Amino acid sequence: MARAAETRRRTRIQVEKESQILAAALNAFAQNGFAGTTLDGIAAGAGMSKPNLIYYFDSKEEVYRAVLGRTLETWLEPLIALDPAGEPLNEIRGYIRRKLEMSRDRPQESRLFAGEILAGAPLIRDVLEGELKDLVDEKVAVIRQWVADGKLAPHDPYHLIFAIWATTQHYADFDVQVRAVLGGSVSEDDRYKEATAFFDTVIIGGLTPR
Amino acid sequence: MARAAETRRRTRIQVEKESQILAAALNAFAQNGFAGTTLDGIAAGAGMSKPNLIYYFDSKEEVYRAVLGRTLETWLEPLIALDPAGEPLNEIRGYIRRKLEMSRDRPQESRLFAGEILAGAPLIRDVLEGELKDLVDEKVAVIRQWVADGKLAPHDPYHLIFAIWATTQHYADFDVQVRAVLGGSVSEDDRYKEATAFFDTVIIGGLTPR
DNA sequence: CTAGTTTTTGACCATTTGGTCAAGGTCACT
DNA sequence: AGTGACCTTGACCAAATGGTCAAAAACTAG
Repeated sequence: MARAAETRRRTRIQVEKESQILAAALNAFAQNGFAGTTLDGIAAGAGMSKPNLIYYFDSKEEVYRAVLGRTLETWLEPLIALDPAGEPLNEIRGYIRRKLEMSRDRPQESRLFAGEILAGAPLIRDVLEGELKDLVDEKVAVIRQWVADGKLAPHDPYHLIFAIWATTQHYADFDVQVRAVLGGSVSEDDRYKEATAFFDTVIIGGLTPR
Repeated sequence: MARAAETRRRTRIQVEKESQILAAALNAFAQNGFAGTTLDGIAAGAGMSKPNLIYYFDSKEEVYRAVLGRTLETWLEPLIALDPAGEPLNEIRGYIRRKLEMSRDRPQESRLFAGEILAGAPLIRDVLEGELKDLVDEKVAVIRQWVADGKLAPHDPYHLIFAIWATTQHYADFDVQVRAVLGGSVSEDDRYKEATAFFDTVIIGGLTPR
């Protein structure tokens, strides 16, 4: 059987080709969504024939699962890194910064994720309700404590986290719109600097106890 | 020729059927994206045969264009209603409220729009760069004046508007995720109340001059 | 070098899907 | 009721697409 990632050790070629496929697939799925992406398209992007692609992954859905799974891993990191022992406003600021960097440096992953959620998260519903929810619950408790200690202005941490997700990912997911509105004059670098400054003023400002 | 919306006056049946089609198409496109939606699916949703659908709209893309165009109209209203003569913090608060209500009451439209942008806005690039940009530029000038008058804390209004779009639409576009994280316990009504309260604290708080 | 394994692909197939067409049914107006 | 325009659809078509298969090419271990 052609199952590549099985018990047997992976060959050099397998490692290389699978990596090429996942890279091409990420671009394709992020740009066109699951339904809008063709195996031929991914194969072309990966520089191989469609049967060759299907030799490494049994089906289109399996390619999608693989690239989505890989994305999910890195997706949780920024929130995990929120340190309960740190200085509250600094931790929030750091979290926003990390999320914003991710939008800037890995926009395709962001769009892939957005597409999956928009479609109703058919493949990762359980991750959202399990791993993600648990992680968020944990961090919400931390933030609640910070609020109780008077280190942050009173607010609902769930919605703070939603707001951080929404605003930071917006720059990747709605990139076209952001560019259109800002016009060609603003460079990507400036955009992210402005965004950082904005969050520092408004979000952090809004969270600062008075 | 079958062109329905031409010079000739539209018949009663045309009005009815086109409305049914657009409603079904909105659901289909919002749920499955352009590529993931089939004419048969829309036709079934509208309670008619595929050839009958194609009698009213010449192609799948034209159906999509129609439903997207209709959505765009209502999409700009909340920002248009931002009143330069109003009290700044109140105007911002009102804008947030209107956008949030739209997310709650017209989530399908929000998702349709999100899908189009995510895909690179192939059909509405020009609207974004034209109508939308002009409107935003105009309101940004208003907000800048408010800042200059010391009525709002200094900030970049472009990013304020992005933040408002992102956070409010998040509740429609990423609904599945929001639900998953909050768990079944929180009703839709409560969710929107909490969100409103959050924005009042953090965004409005962050914009209040000190 | 050789044998066995892994990798690669052209040709092919079944299904789905956007769209056509001709024929029949329905509606509105006189 | 009659007639012309409007509406509806079953049957059909061509293209696109997910996936198969057998046979050839390339690689690896001994």
